[in-house]
Amino acid sequence: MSMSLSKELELEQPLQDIRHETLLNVVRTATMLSLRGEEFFRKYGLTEAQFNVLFALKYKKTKWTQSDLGKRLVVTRASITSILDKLEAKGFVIRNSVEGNRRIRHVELTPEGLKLVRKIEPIYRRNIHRVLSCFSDSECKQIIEYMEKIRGGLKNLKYSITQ
Amino acid sequence: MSMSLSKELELEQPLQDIRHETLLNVVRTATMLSLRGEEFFRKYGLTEAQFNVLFALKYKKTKWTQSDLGKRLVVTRASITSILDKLEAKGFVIRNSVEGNRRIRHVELTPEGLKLVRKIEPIYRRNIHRVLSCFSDSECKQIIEYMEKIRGGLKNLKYSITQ
DNA sequence: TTCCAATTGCTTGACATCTAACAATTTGTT
DNA sequence: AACAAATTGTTAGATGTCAAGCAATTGGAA
Repeated sequence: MSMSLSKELELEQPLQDIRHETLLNVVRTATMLSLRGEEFFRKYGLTEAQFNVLFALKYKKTKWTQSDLGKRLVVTRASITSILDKLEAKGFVIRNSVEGNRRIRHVELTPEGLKLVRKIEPIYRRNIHRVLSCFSDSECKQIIEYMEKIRGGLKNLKYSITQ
Repeated sequence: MSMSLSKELELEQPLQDIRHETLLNVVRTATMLSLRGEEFFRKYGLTEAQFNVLFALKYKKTKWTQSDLGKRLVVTRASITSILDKLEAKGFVIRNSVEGNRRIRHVELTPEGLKLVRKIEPIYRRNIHRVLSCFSDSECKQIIEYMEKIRGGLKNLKYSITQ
């Protein structure tokens, strides 16, 4: 039983609160993106989260700790531990201990890990471009800006009485 | 150990593929929204998914089957079954059998369910408006449009060679 | 009408994330 | 210097979703 993503129920639900509808749309879209992502990466024996780690490691400029990875990918440290356990078992990453700070580990791609990312990446990119084919670069930039603004807005909640 | 959402790691990662970055931003934002949502709804003994069901039921115009709910919320039928089991056990919804079609069940709010939504809704809305306080109505509409367009783009994958 | 395909809701099993608590370590304050 | 507070990575336990498969039912095509 697999989700029929193509059929989206047209609702007669009134657009009675545009802000609510906005957030719902963002979440709904991300859900669909993730479902498709999982489906895609499964072909390579990876979860989306695992690929995201590999991909992030490929393009990072500095050394990253597990904690850094978690912040980047919006995932708890506990999850990062679990994801890395799997990737390490498959030989795609290594955790290096760091002299000068015995708490942290720097995470790096192994040659095998790099090879895998290089194999998946072009296909992944092609798919992504297909999904966003009807967007111009400036529209993409605008979406990114909007998303950053929403995440910024989330911080408003932090300092408010939410009940 | 809870996610520190306020700190977002600034990356020196080059914006080397704006479309990839776009999708990443949508997913990342939705993740944060969901985390905050769960945190909020837990105060009322609900998960976000459970609230979404109650909320959708409040504003629907026609009778909905479980399958309809799943399509609306982008959740599999298996998950809807599980969510409804919990809501039904708490007395917030009922599944009515439908004469003329013995396969489907129509899902409805109970008075208690309605009462709960009514209690949570204003606080929820206030929070949402706080998050999106820096957006105008037309910006919200634009975001919705963008999200719909992305979901539309996902259909392009369906008919393409993804491997 | 008949029979095959699709739909609906459910169950099961796998899996990924989260929260909470922990030990080890580092940082900061007095 | 000493002690409290914060950070890091891990483990354990709970929970929620998904994929796959099932039985019952419905719908459509021959």
